[in-house]
Amino acid sequence: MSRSARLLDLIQLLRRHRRPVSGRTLAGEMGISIRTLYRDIATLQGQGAPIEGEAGLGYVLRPGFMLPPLMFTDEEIEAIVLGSRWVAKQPDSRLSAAATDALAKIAAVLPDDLREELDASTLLVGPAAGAVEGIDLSLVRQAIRNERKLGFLYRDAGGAASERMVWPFALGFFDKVRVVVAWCEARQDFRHFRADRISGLNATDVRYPRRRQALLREWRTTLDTPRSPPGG
Amino acid sequence: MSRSARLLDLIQLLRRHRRPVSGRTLAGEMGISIRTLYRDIATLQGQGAPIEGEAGLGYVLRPGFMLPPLMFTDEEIEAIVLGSRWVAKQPDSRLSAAATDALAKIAAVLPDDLREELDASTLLVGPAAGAVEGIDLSLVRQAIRNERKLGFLYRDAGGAASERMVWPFALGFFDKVRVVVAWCEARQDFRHFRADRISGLNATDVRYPRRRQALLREWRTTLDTPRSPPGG
DNA sequence: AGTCCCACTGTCAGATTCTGGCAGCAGCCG
DNA sequence: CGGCTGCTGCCAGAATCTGACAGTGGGACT
Repeated sequence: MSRSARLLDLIQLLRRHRRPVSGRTLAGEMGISIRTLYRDIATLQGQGAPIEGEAGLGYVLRPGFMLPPLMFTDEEIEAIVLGSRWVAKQPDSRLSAAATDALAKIAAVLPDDLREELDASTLLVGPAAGAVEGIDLSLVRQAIRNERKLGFLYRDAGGAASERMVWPFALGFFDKVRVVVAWCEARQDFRHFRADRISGLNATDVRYPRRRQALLREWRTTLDTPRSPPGG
Repeated sequence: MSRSARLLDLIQLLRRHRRPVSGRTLAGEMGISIRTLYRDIATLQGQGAPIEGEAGLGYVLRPGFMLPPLMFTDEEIEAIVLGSRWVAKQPDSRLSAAATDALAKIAAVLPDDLREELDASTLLVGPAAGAVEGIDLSLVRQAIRNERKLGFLYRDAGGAASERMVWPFALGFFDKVRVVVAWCEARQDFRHFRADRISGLNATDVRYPRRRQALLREWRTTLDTPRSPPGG
């Protein structure tokens, strides 16, 4: 096995462990010596991998995605840049910053001429139109990722307000509004909540009893009836 | 210099040449032997780089972007996925396909669990609203990339139609419309053309006499007056 | 046809790099 | 303190890479 392949294997191995793992264990599972493992870890860290080692504990990989060398066509990179620019204009400030960071990371590793081409890319995105939410959408995304219950006050189309406790599992981006898709505990059914009508967001630590992907799948089947599907 | 670094250098070296280059020349510029160059080329091809060699001619790199190993945070990859999904819903069919392809390429190199997470990603994009153009936007993007003149029939807001020959250098994506930004030969000034009002597109082979990036820069300065800037 | 240039492959000795084991230092914990 | 761990320097053997040579086959030009 070549060294570069082994480095990718090591990343994946680290990903599988959530608790800190000792270098000795990792070396054992990889079939290499501890000394080599330390060298590999150092190499990966040098490539930007967020691996943290602490004496007496072991190694942890902060969550993230490691992409191996990848080749994109002109149009594919145009699509990625345009898409990231669109995200960067969205009102969700953390996601917007993440899109900007991702573009900066890509630009950082490009040779000068390509970076210039990327910076001066000719696909532009207009300013995000539509309502601005009063809530922090990053809290909603976090609740979705961690499968936590979410409480809030909802003002429906008629103007009536109600307290809700929901299991959020998706976030829809439409032209003008963001929509939280969730299982509503009170109604015992799937519900869509326009983000601009949500207030008093309460991101709880309570895990909801279903898997996010299962909820998503189930919700999709309910869309086969001719309601307009937000798609994915 | 490590081998992996040399491989990236080789890619960049190939990028700088537009005409086919002989292996002997490349080896000379890299400071390595021809034999090693052949081995490096083979390695790069194995990693997916579109390098083509033909006996009697030399090597050519089909245009594209080679990204070295890269680390993204959860939120950054969420942003890229969401953005690409948005692009995939745009009416420009080629760009849309490119976005889908880019996501597929990323998914292909991910370990199973991450790929599943990406597929079942919970940020959804609503259907693209707004007018559908009758023209092929990929022709416009191609004209922009290659700095070619573009002819078409334009029907302005008042309904009056006119023949135009323009130097396109940017494409703006707004909520409902796509806008071609170009230098208009008839008006001798920058003009914006809504794509849904363009018909009879004529993508010429005539290169226009200015650099696209210079036009873009110049156009941006005209936006410092308080017109609303489409931004970038 | 003949010639030149070129991509591409096999082989092999020498240069280079990688690897594993050892020793040693420092930080954390019970 | 002792046990566990991360981390570094060192060095000999293993593995890999490199350069040189020889040879094959394809395309282009004369």
